[in-house]
Amino acid sequence: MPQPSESHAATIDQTSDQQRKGTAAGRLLTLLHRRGRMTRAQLTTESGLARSAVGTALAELTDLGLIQTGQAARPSDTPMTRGRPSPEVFLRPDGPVVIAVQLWRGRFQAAVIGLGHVLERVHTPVRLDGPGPQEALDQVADLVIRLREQAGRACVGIAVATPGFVRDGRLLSSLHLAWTEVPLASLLARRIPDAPPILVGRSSGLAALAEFHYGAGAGAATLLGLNCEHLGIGAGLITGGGPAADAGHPLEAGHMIVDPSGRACPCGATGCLELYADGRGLLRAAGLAEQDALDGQDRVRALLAACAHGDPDATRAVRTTATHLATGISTLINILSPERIVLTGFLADLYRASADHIDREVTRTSIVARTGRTRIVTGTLAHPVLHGAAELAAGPLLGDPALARRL
Amino acid sequence: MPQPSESHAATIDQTSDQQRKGTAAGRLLTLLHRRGRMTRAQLTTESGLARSAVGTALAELTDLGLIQTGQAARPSDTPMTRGRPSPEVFLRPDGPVVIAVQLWRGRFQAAVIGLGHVLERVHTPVRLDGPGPQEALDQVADLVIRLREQAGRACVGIAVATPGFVRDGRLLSSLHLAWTEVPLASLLARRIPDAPPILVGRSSGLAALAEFHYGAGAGAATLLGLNCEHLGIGAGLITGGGPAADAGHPLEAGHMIVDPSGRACPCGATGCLELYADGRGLLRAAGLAEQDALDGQDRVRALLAACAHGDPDATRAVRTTATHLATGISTLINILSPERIVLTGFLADLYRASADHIDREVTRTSIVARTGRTRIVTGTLAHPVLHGAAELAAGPLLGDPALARRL
DNA sequence: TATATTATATTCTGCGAGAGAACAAAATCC
DNA sequence: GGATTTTGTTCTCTCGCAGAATATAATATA
Repeated sequence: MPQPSESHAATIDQTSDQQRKGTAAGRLLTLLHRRGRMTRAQLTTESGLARSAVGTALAELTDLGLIQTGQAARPSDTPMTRGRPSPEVFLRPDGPVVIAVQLWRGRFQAAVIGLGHVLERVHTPVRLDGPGPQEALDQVADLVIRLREQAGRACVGIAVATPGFVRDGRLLSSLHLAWTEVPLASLLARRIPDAPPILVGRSSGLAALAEFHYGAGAGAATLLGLNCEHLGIGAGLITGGGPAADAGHPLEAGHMIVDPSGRACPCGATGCLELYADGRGLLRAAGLAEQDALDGQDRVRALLAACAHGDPDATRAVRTTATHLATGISTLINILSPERIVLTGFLADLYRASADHIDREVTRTSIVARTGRTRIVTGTLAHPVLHGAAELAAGPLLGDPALARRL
Repeated sequence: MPQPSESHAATIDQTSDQQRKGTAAGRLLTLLHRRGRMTRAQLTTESGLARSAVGTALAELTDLGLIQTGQAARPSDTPMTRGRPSPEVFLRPDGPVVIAVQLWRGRFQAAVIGLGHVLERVHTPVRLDGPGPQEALDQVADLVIRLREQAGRACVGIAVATPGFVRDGRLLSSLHLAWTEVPLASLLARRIPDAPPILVGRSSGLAALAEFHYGAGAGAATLLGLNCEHLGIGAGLITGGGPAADAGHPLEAGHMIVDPSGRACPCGATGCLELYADGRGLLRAAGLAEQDALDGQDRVRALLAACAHGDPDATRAVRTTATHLATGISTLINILSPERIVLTGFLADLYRASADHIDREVTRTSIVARTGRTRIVTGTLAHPVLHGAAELAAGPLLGDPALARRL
């Protein structure tokens, strides 16, 4: 009998996580950033590097002022072990920060986030004055500058999360904000004196990234995040330990056409998913109109509460909306087959209200789902989009810690 | 004014193509395989390697019996240049081959393909005797063994292209073949004495790969292939110079749900795209039933011909089918926004019959398409699936030419 | 308390892959 | 025939890390 031949399809990189990219120092910094304080010995095994390499890389990181070494964390950690104790290594609490910004229609929010995804400070959402990007970015820049001063620590990056289709720091189109062709990164850079690198990402993509690293995505090899902040639905795809070719994938999941003979969508198509499965969709299913988005969010909460208390009309509306979501999820699974789907925002609420129904519908209507690999879960982070933006902003530093030298 | 800050989203690897992976020898072998004979000087610039590295790598490849060096190709090539002439390097015509197999419902086909994507020999499609995978694979193995003997050259890999959802050499589900959970690679390995590595891929993914490298995809950074061989529709996504996380993406584009209140699909859902937009869909739109697939293909050809001659009924059917295809394409663009979409098989015929209508519909219904990046084209290869399978089978050797040493 | 044991940190050597400079070779141009 | 140009070859250097050898700091045991 012949030896069992290799039987893998295409390129399967079994490299766990994003380990393989970046320098040794970058990998260790990333480990500390993602997983928190560890002993040197743990870092050695987790990184897969040789002890010698860990030694030099940690020396470099210490030199850069990014990490520090504490006492051997023995007594509390593992009370009875022998051998030379391994000192714990951790990120310096006065290390660099990033500033994360999230845009919605008519509002925005910003946060200062340190390495180690430590939320230092979240600013409460601010109402945008004008409808156009210029006025909005004036306000954003003001807040960013203020937060940066208040932080009193080096700011190594700024990231802006926005709904819509983004490429190379430009917002190409966002129905949601009603902006098109806005070079967000450069407009913001112009307003911020001596700005660090400014990166721009899609809100939903960043939410998926944050849930992948720090939330409900732990351990998944591929993850699809579906996010809805009342209006519109977006997605984010994670493969190979990071965003999947994010530069090119708008993942406008809300504009999947699920009913070509259905309602007209402002995007030009008819029957887009988000007309049926976002917050407005639920209100519409319940026969309610809405005045504005914030008003709508209250009504949605009320509807979900009524459903939880068994109100039949509310339950019917939730079920209808959930069915539409299931249809969208089935199509997405048939195309992408992620190991896990993480629902955030309104979609998480909707799923919690109707999980069995959605699971059943997805299983029934997706042949790929029936291979049993995809698990649907709800997100666990309070601010997935902000944390995702922080991750984006911290990316360059994690890849090459030497950037910290230029403060 | 502050210096213009970097403004790129996420991880943008500007590394052109797949250049960066593999050893120096692998990169050069890949270049020769993809682009054909070149001078050493060209190889140096194209690969980005230093002259010294090219020298040693080419020596290694010559040593392995994979390439050979001809006379300085001066007189014919660039008649009047000065300087030392650069000899041309090319793949040895007696170098290793791969065997590519394509499965359809009830039929299969195989080919011997040399490095440099030279089709040495295509076997005409064979009818499968039994309905089950065991009998089918007996037949496939017989043909592969025969082709391998006839080739008289080292066979470094076998690849099987199949419709359906594939992972790790296993066919997880294929409505099309009506097979589930078939470990194709190992079943085949068991039947072929002393088998080289056997890889399994999705037909549509491989077609996309082949069109990307050798067909209508030249130069595209991201490419989505859509393929239909009369029954069913599949897709393949190329990013970063190769299949995008192919292990995980079934890209069952035919099972996108485009009409939840529509026809029932054997997959369990209702209103799947392929019910409306594959060959059968066209026949149905024309009010025709079909006996079997081969019969149906003739009728499709007749319909398309009638449409070309202006027959109103045929034109109407084609237009209806094309509209459905456009709906599917819009959703795919909204999700993936590939730089290029390459249609192959029946979809290429359908597009040729109705290109303006499809383009117009896609522009109208996809907000992402209106950013103007995606171009829709038809494939140019006669055997995209076979060539894609050959590419898959050659992959390991291209990555590490030293594998040739084990013959 | 002294010694063995264990686990870890540090130092040193080596290696592999490729960059880049220096040099050699083979053509054309004048 | 010599200058010029382009390319191939050889040599040295560096980077980044692996792995072995050695040093260190704790616990376990006598």
